[in-house]
Amino acid sequence: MKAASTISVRDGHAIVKAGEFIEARFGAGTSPSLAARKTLALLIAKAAGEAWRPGSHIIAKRELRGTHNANDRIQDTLDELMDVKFQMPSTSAQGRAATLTAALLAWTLNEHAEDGRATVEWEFTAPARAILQGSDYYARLNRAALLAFRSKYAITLYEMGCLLAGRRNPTWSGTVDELRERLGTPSNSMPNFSDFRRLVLTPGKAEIDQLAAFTMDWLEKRGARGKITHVTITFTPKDDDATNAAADEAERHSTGRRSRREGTADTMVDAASLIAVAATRMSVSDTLRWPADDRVDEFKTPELYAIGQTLGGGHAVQRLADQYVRVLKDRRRQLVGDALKADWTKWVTGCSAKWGRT
DNA sequence: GATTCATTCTTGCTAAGCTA
DNA sequence: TAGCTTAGCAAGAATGAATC
Repeated sequence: MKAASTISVRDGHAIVKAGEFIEARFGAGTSPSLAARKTLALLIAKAAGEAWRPGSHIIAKRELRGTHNANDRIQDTLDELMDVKFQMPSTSAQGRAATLTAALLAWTLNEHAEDGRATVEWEFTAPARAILQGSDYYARLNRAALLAFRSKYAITLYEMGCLLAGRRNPTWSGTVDELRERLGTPSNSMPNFSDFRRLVLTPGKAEIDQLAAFTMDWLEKRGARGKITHVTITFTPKDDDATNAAADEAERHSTGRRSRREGTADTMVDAASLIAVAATRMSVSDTLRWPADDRVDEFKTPELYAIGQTLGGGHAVQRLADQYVRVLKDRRRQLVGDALKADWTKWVTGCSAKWGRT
């Protein structure tokens, strides 16, 4: 543990995590949030070579809150981590195969102060310390890349990749249920593999291919009735240029990262311009159709729908519709103002004619 | 081999909530 | 506030097993 953590202390860009923790499954019913997964990695990195010792560790709140400028979410994340349990193969006192289930954190102490010196104190549980002490294989995670991920499942896939990418056989194979347990996917969500692929594997691959020093691919194996039963994930190391590009991207601001990944930054500007032009063509009578709850459905024109489909399907349509509503609201205010101004001018003109005054 | 039926997948969409 | 992720729903398509 000491030898492994020396790496992270030396360069400051790496987080060293015991292989057992990466290969452990999350306890039944637990699916840590994105913030919780990042915070856990930071706590392990902070404890470094002393993590296995009994006793507390301390980290400054400013190190935990990331780019968010307040500490208001730290307590919620700590509460969530207190409920996180991990499971791994073990043996019972009788020497028989068993499953070990244990919590990670024994307790946390969150200072009420909000200044720059405010800290969080915590202690790992005895089972967690035993794993850290006895582990002889580790994954070296890139701190910037880890903090840049936006999908909670991408983080766990990235940790798996860091553990496997340098090996002779950098693959993980297992059933769909085993993969769901490894990633901490709630058992009652995404019952169809198509949803699991669309919301877990595809976004995870997109982020890993952009931010990690390796790429991710997977193969699906079908069983009876065409149902997908097994998955094999392969993590392939990138060459030097691609690795440097990934490191640069991880250091850049997150704004525009998805656009850079998908190459859609320019088309979004054009779409917004088209919406603004379409909105200015509204008549006064159009504003009378404005629904009380501002729902966009009645304003989803075929042109808007076509633009959204071109840019990326349902989500793009929704974003454009939201933008369309904002433009329409501005247009409505302008139209109402113009109508009032016209009425006022007409009334004043009538008064002048009637009473002979200006 | 054709048909029926049940299951699963694909696609499109919406809503809630989180983050910068 | 805008952009995004996560999650769920619905309709239709695709697939495989059972039956005739």
